[in-house]
Amino acid sequence: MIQELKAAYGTIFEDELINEIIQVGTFKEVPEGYKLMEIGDYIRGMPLLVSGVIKILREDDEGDELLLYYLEKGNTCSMTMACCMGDTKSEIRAIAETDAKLIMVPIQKMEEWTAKYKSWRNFVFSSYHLRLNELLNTLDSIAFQKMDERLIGYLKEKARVNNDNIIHNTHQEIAYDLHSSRVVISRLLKKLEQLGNIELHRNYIKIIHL
Amino acid sequence: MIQELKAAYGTIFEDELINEIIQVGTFKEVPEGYKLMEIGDYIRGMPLLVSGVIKILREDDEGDELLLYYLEKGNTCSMTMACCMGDTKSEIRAIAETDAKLIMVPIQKMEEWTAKYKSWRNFVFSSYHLRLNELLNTLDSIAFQKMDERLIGYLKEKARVNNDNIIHNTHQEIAYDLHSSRVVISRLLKKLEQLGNIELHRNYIKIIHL
DNA sequence: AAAATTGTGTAACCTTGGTTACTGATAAAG
DNA sequence: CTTTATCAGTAACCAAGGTTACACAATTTT
Repeated sequence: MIQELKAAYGTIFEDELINEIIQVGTFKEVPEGYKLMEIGDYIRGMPLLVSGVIKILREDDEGDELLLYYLEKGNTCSMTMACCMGDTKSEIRAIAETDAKLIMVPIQKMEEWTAKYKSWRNFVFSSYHLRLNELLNTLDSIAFQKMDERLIGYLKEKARVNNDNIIHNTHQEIAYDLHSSRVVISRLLKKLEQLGNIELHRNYIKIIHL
Repeated sequence: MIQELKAAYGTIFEDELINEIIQVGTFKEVPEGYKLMEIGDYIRGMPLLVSGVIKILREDDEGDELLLYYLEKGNTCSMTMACCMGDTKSEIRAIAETDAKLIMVPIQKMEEWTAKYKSWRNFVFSSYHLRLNELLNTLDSIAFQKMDERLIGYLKEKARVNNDNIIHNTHQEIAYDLHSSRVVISRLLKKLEQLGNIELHRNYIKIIHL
């Protein structure tokens, strides 16, 4: 754990802060698909992602989903921070996109470290900054892009975070993430295949070039 | 200025911090419609809104607009903070929705006050929290609601922030805010009028009940 | 091996919302 | 007072994407 924490956060946190994290943090290892947080949950700790990818989803009252963004190594969830501070419920769902390792920090420490460590303040602010921008990008894509463009963006981003040109998902799963329907996604994917951009297979999609 | 600052922020900031703000802040009074910030601008100061309402817009490369949310008394713009910290350009446009008074604080003070004043930290965090949630709401409405529901929400929110049941806008202006077209908005407004929810007039709309 | 389940392809159809085009009404400018 | 610009109403049309329905192939279960 100490190795991995230092590898992921050693360059941005002072040694003293790293030591504090080791003292009070609990290590957590979760498999792909593990639900880390559900809408309406109260949040007990703040997660520092050490390895793997977490996907953050929004859901409306009818159960319709929408992928907001991915968290990667060295990231944390601003939503969580926001919830910790405000002592409110989670607005989002978090699912491990890959196997992931993280360190949970008790929320009481947040306030304390914010006063004490400059590097922690910078980390917290830059996390907010990142998340705000990710949200804006998501919003842009929904507001201004058509479904075919969104689909291409989705495949690219998914290939990037997983570092894999093969997308291991069914059309139905993609449709959920994009808040669309299976038939529409199949239709658009077929078009991309005919253009030679991807290859379609059962349960996976191979990206040729996008 | 001192009176108004205390009225808007006296309960959340320590006296000492209020005094610092008075020392370094510059007072600014702007008329309705004044453009406070443009996409791509570098940000020189952080605005503390004392009175009035500011609307925050997003725009894509083709110039299509979208209303994100309103800032009200006692709010600040998290985007601005984010930009200050990251020394990046503004991602949004800010327009005075009503005549507004604000105090501009030099960005260098942000870092300093964050270490020094607990109330300032809380303010900054809760601002981020608020903005993140506003953005989520905007995103929800675009992703999950149909145009008629979005229009109703728009009228309600506009009436609320302006504290006025008469919406002083043309259909075209509403269409810009919702990233739709004038014809569509006229169509939906007419439906609402036929249901007895609103009264349509040239240049304004009277809300009966929504 | 047979049956059931899951994933994909495709056609036909529908709804929402965007576009174009034209109208008349109101208000501002000359 | 006349001309011009702005605003709103409406019809006809179109495209994107959502829905339903069904066929078939791959896979898993029995």
